[in-house]
Amino acid sequence: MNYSISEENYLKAIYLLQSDGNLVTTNALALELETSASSVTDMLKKLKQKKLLHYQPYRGFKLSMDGRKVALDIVRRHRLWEYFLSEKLKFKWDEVHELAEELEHVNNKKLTDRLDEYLGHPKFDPHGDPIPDSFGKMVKTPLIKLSQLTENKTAEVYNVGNQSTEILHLLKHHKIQIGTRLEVKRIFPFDHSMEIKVKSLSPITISEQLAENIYVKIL
Amino acid sequence: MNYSISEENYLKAIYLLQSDGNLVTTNALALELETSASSVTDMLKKLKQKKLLHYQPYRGFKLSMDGRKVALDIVRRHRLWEYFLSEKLKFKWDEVHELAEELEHVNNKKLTDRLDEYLGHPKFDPHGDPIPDSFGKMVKTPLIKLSQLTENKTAEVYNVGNQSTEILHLLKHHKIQIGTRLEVKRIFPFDHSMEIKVKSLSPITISEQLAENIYVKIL
DNA sequence: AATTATTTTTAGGTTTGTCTAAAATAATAT
DNA sequence: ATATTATTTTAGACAAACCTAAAAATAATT
Ligand SMILES: [Mn+2]
Ligand SMILES: [Mn+2]
Ligand SMILES: [Mn+2]
Ligand SMILES: [Mn+2]
Repeated sequence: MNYSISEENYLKAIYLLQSDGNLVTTNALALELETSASSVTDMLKKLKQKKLLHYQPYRGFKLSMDGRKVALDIVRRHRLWEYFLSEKLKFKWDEVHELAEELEHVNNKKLTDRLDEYLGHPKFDPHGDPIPDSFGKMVKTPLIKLSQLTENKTAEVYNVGNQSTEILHLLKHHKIQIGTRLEVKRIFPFDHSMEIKVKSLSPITISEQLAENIYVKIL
Repeated sequence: MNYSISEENYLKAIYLLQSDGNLVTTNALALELETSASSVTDMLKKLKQKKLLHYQPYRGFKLSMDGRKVALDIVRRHRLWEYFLSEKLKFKWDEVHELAEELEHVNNKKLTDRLDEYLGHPKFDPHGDPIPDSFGKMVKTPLIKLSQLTENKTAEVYNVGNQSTEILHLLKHHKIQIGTRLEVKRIFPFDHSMEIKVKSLSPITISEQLAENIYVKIL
């Protein structure tokens, strides 16, 4: 019923990695959590024993129903705190993740629900990710990657598929954030880089790698 | 520069126990932290090595200047979160301590300062304890124990010298809280119990033990 | 001052979460 | 099909924070 900070970090990371339902690998999780593969294996055994995980040695793993429920609650707390930090304490959207990474581990249902209420039951965190409600339900928006757009399409930025400070700094430099409207001007076949126009600024060119990590809604 | 949750809990407990500057004993700290005396000794060695403590084996201990500084910062975070929970999330004053006990360990100067600012730089937490500012400074009010009052004196409750849920529940039952005005009607020499009148309610009798733990300002 | 009681420390273990290096298994290439 | 490479697990260790039981130091009594 109550999990350690480490267990919680593992559960959340597995949830995020498996998003589309496929199995997660030991190495992928080790990379995500910046730890060794052997540490991951140790934890997998423990989480399996607690029935939070479906895990066959060497074959990969994914969360059980129970594990998913726990993970969704951690994600809920994480994103609510991010919203609080951004909305109430005026932190920039690239500063909130690191702090929420700690606040998420204060596990108290009444606190979470009161915070949710105080914030007005927000549906999205500052990065555009949906916030699960107390039943684990959340809205899903039909988002596509910026890299999937064709020339002359206009779209609004809704989400970023990667929370590293590196990408957030790059986005800041390009003056791209959640809610930004942009127009695809050209796509260069050689490296699939894109020329885009953000608001009334002069056009900029972004890499395919970056476009792969920006989720938008077509306007 | 960065301490574990356990180290922080020890530092804060030592700070609170030594309040008036005298040495703290191993057993007193073990009692406060609900742990064994041998565990306390282990931690004392570590904190001494980190120069946060003045400690002579068998003789007792107290915080060094550095240790006091760290402890004050933890106390600051604890009391700011208590204020937040009480003021913004509408928690009752007997519910906030337990939650703040966890939130206090999220150690980030910018977060603490932003929270302080967001709350309007409050001077007292919901239990009437002063909140240190970012330099560790706090106001000190000239409070006396309710048990020190004489008959027919009127006073206002400012603080409770004990954060146990037991005392908070008893106070709730007697309808006594921070800010309550009360009048001492009679003091019974046999057991030093006190008859007091709270607002316009009919008089009640409280034990000496309780009166020892209620701090008031004479009106 | 000697004995007894209390307090504190030490000795030796346990659990959790981590690590490196070696062994086992699976995937890929020849 | 075998050999090579990559991935994953196991083996064995370590640090942090806790424990109980025994020993040592201090304090209180007689
Ligand atoms: Mn975390
Ligand atoms: Mn987020
Ligand atoms: Mn605490
Ligand atoms: Mn308090």
